[in-house]
This record gives sequence, C-alpha cells and structure tokens, in this order.
Amino acid sequence: MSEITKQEIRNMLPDDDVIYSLAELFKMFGDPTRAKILKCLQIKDLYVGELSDILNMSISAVSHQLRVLRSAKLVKGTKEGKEVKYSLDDDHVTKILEYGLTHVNEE
Amino acid sequence: MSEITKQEIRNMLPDDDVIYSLAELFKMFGDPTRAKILKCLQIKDLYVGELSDILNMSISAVSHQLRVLRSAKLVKGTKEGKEVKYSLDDDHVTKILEYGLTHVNEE
DNA sequence: TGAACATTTGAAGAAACGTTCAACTATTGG
DNA sequence: CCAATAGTTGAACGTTTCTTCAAATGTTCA
Repeated sequence: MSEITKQEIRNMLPDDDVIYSLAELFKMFGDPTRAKILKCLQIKDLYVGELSDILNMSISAVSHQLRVLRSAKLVKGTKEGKEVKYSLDDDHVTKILEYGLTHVNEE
Repeated sequence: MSEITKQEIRNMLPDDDVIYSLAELFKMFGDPTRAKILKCLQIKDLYVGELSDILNMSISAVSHQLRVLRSAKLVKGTKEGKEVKYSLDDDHVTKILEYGLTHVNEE
C-alpha cells in the first residue's frame, strides 16, 4: 500500500535548471545536421571545409552549427593556420549517440 | 599512415533515414516539458490531470505533448473510464535520460 | 437523457530554429 | 603589401515548435 503523492513526485523530479540543461543537451542531438557533424567528428577530427564537403552543406551552415555545438561544449575548435580543426569535446557524446542509435535500430 | 578519405567517412555515417530517426528521438528529450513528463512517468504511471497538476501546466499543453511522445512511441495511454493513464512505452527512455543526467551533473 | 468531468483536437499567435547570402576577419604565400 | 583562402558573423527568410483558448469528444452516473 505504498502511496506516492503528487507532491512527492514533484520532489523527486530534478531541479528545473537541471531539466533545462538536460533538454538543452538533447536538443543538440535533435537536429540531423548536428547529429551528422557529431558522427563525423567521432570518426576523425576535421576542418570546417572538410565537414562541409562530407556533408554536402555550405560552409556557413556548418559553421553556424559548430558554433551551437561549441556553446554546448560538445565540440571544440583549434586554430591551425588559417584552418580550424574541430574535435569532440565530451566523452558522453559517443555514449549518448550510441544509446540513441541502439534504440533507433531496434524497431 | 592510415589515411581516411572524405568518401570513406561519408560511407561510415549512418544512412540518412537513420540519422533522421535519431534526431527525431533526441528531439523528444529536447524540450523541458517533455523531459519532465518522461521523468514523472518514470516514477509512476499517471493520468493526464495528475501530470497537469504535478507540472503546473494546462491540461491541454500536457495533452499536446503526450500526443507527440505517443507518436514517437515513447509513452502509451490506456483508457480507464473517463481518464487516460499514461506510462512509458520504451525501455531505452530511462537509460537515455540517465546518460543525459549523468552528463549534465558532471560539469 | 443530460450534467459533470477528463481528455483531445484545431486554430492562432509568439518565439525559436536552420539555412542562405553577403560582409567581415584572419592567415598565408607570392 | 595584395590576393587568395578559411572561417565567422549578422540579418533575413521561411519553417517548425509550443502554448493558449475554445470547441468537440467520450464516459459516467444521477
């Protein structure tokens, strides 16, 4: 007869700011372009131009998304001469993507 | 000296439809309201009205988001008299949320 | 049957998003 | 120093998203 009240459920939820961060994180994976970029960087560190070639997208579009991913601390860019090499900046990225793919492939 | 070409990277990426499904999945977790709903349902199966109370949101808003989650096959609703009880419809949900939370909490 | 209740639905409006284009900054090599 | 190359940035745009409100549906019970 273990009853759980609404108030108790409310208390068990993560704080609002945690929920917001969580949603922000998942939002990063919630766009096909960003998902592809992350997948690419999982394979190999790449320059912006290379990503643009591989994904067949404009440099500008790729750059805009890289900025978003950078601000979420999921990737980082390192200047090398006039080019910028991007790499994953987070260990969880791979794990999270993997779980997602497992789910998607198990239908 | 193992070189990886752009073409090879392209070939290593998941198919576009997989990437799209993946993004669709993560999009579900990418909204605070939906994240909260999923968190609640992780604790206990709940009626729409209960969710609306717990989250302090209009019934309509909750119902709209439940429809989205339902169409993504992450929750399911079962009619019980005039109420509808919602529950998680997917084993991965908990794992994915957990990984996300781990990430968010490890800053 | 009809009033009350629980939920769904559709339209509307505001805000957020993603791409494009053009302009800009930064770096290198001639 | 100038031109060429790599990348970033901001504004504009069309699209999608989320909430609200009002109306509709479905269910129970008096």
